[in-house]
Amino acid sequence: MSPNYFQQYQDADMDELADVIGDLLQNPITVEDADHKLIAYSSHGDSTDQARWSTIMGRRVPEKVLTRLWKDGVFQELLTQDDPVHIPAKDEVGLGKRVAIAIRRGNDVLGYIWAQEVNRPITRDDDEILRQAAKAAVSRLIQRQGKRKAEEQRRKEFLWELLLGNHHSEVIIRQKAESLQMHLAPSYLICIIEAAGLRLDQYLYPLLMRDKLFWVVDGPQIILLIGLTEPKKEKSNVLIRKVEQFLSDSLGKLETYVSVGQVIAGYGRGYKSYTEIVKSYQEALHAVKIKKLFPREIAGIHGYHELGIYRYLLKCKQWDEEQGYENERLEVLKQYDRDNQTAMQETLETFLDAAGKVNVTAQRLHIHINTLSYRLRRIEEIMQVDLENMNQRTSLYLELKMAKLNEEQ
Amino acid sequence: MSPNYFQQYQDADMDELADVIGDLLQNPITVEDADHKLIAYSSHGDSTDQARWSTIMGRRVPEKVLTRLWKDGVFQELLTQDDPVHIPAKDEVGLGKRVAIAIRRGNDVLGYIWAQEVNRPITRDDDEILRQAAKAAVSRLIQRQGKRKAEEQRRKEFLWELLLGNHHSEVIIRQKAESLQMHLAPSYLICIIEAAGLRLDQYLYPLLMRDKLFWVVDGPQIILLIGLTEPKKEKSNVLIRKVEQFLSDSLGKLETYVSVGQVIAGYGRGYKSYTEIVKSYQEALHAVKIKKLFPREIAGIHGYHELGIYRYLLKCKQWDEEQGYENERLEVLKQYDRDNQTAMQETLETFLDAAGKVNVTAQRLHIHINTLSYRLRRIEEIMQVDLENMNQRTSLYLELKMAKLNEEQ
DNA sequence: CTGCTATTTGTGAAAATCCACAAACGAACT
DNA sequence: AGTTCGTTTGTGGATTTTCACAAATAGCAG
Repeated sequence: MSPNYFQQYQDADMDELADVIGDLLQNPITVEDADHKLIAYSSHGDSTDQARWSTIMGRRVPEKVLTRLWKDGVFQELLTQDDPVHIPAKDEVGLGKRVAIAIRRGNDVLGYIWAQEVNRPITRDDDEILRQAAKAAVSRLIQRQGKRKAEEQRRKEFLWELLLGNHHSEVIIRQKAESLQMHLAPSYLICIIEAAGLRLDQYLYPLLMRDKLFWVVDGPQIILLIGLTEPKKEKSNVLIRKVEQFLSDSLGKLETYVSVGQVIAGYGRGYKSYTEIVKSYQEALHAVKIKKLFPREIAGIHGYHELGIYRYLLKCKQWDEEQGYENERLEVLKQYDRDNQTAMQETLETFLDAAGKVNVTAQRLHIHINTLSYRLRRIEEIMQVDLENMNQRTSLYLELKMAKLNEEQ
Repeated sequence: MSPNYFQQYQDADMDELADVIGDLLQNPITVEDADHKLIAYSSHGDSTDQARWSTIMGRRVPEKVLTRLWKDGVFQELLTQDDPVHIPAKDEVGLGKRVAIAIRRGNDVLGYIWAQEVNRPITRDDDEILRQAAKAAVSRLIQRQGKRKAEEQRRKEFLWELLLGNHHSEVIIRQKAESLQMHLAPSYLICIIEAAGLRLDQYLYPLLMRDKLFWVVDGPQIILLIGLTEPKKEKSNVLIRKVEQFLSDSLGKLETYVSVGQVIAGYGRGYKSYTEIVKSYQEALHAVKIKKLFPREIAGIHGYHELGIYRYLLKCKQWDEEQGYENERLEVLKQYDRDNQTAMQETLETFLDAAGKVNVTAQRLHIHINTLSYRLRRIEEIMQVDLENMNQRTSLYLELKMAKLNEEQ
């Protein structure tokens, strides 16, 4: 029966606890939370390695160290077992030999304790010390997590305020962000992912963490603030590429759980001023709305700036309704289809979607090219239009898509 | 020296005067105004012909009689000479033999006196009676014309009220129209013709009379209420055809005075309820506005319903401005043109106007077809667009036309 | 059943489009 | 002067489009 090493230190804070562990193991100790942010470290370790030094200075474990440890399966081990993991030195990332253990409550990992092996080797005999240390750290980390949750909550509330346009001063926004420890990227956009019946934040958690995004959940939607961390490039392309990459990752992941088409994503334009976040949000909402209305037409498109005519469609429709404008031409064609059980409207739409290429149209409709040609001639007669005229062709295209808004709902 | 036949009847009204003339010539007399509306007729003519009977019953000379008299050159004679014109019988239109004289002041013809030859022949000896009768009628017709002018004025004011949407009750509109002797057609539309520096009502007077239109003049514009007199056909086509015919006549006439393109015309949709006249007017105004902005694009088009995409263009533009949307793609192309002194934008516009037909485009631009193909490839690279994609092609088309709104003003 | 009409499919030839490649040209730069 | 680059024009051949005409099919009314 081993002694209870930490009984007498129940009132000690995390830093004192690190010192106690360090004394017991005679080696430098570092304590991190689940996100690898530095929580505490033993103070009288005289010698240390590059990795620990960087961690303490940056208040977080360096990215390249984390990447390496993930790659080598160290975290996988830590996440799945209660016992300490002995890690050989990885000189390429400045990491000396050390032992680590996860601080966990039930299945949740709250953080990690790292003991560097520099003054003396750490053997299996020391494992019990680390196990007890991890247990002793739990209550302190839960407290800390509570604080973080509250802070996270305040951040989300602030993001909602921004999304709803409650703030009008850039300066005040930046001040408040600073106070909430939110690092606002110099250029950003709002992206929305929607999937009915899925707790999106849970499924996407790893990706959200990876890209350090701010987000809020609104019913079936998750609303993401995506920014460029490096302000070097001015090109808006970079931001677009980042969000497309993120969507590619997320949708790929989500579509393993729900069928394709059940997941919808859209994003607004990129802005620099955070007073305009409400615009990017509205644009993202618009994009999502349109994607629901025209899933086939703009499959694979997520950006508001890529919507093309569909960006105007709802407005135009609305305007038509306001002034009681009806498209008699299209109505005539529909009536013809009903009367003769033909598919003129479908033919026209396919033809227009194919940008007037007859062979493409004929293929898509599975009809002979001359049948198509005949139908197009009939359509021109029935509707009294000239399909060679770009103005007429374009307005027909718009009207056709507008008409679909009525049909499909 | 012949006697002064009418000296003693200076206070007599027009009907009494007709009786006096009838007594002198021993024949039935009819007096009409310039528009062939019945003004007065002698009462104790016992026998008469079909034409006179119809004129009195209908309070206007029947159309077919007028047509025939125009065709036979009778009116041409009456309009150009002061003397009575002796007219042989025209049995096909129920017109017996008669003599007519114009009532004129200076060059203006105020009306006509008709003397039917039924009781006794009217000879050259009676000409002096008719000459004096015409002279005697002048003052009375001027008075009458004054009244008509006032009534005309009230009609125009009423039309303005309708155009501006001041009336909301169909019943009241019809009552007021009735009281103003305005026969409202069962279906109508508003047409506007505009030509700077031309008194349009003067130039178009014959046409306006021919079609019995109501109209008001507003600066350089004349606003016409065009209706279908025969309510038999329900087809809106008939109305459209009528206005197109009218415009063809009017513009043809006007363009002999001013250069083509200086005259602009547009018309709204057809309606049945006169509470909607304001809509037709607004649509006509919109059509005129668009025709000024895009003279080349919609040359030969006048109807609001034919505007196609141009109907939406201003709204879309306005919306873009409201939400601060800028077309970076197009701007990039323009910049390229400026930098390299190329004509990519023009090329793109011509290509789109030609609905993507390369040979048409190349011809219009006077370039080799391969040059065009090269330019299109470059445009796709520069703008990062896919011209084969109908959505992109259409939105480019819209954006291009919208951009022209900025450039040309 | 028999015309009648609208629709679909087939054939073939002329016209247009697309594509790859090459040559010529002019402006800018070294 | 020579080089480079973007642009224009030319050539030839495969592919697509367009058009006219004919034949087959299906639905419908007398």
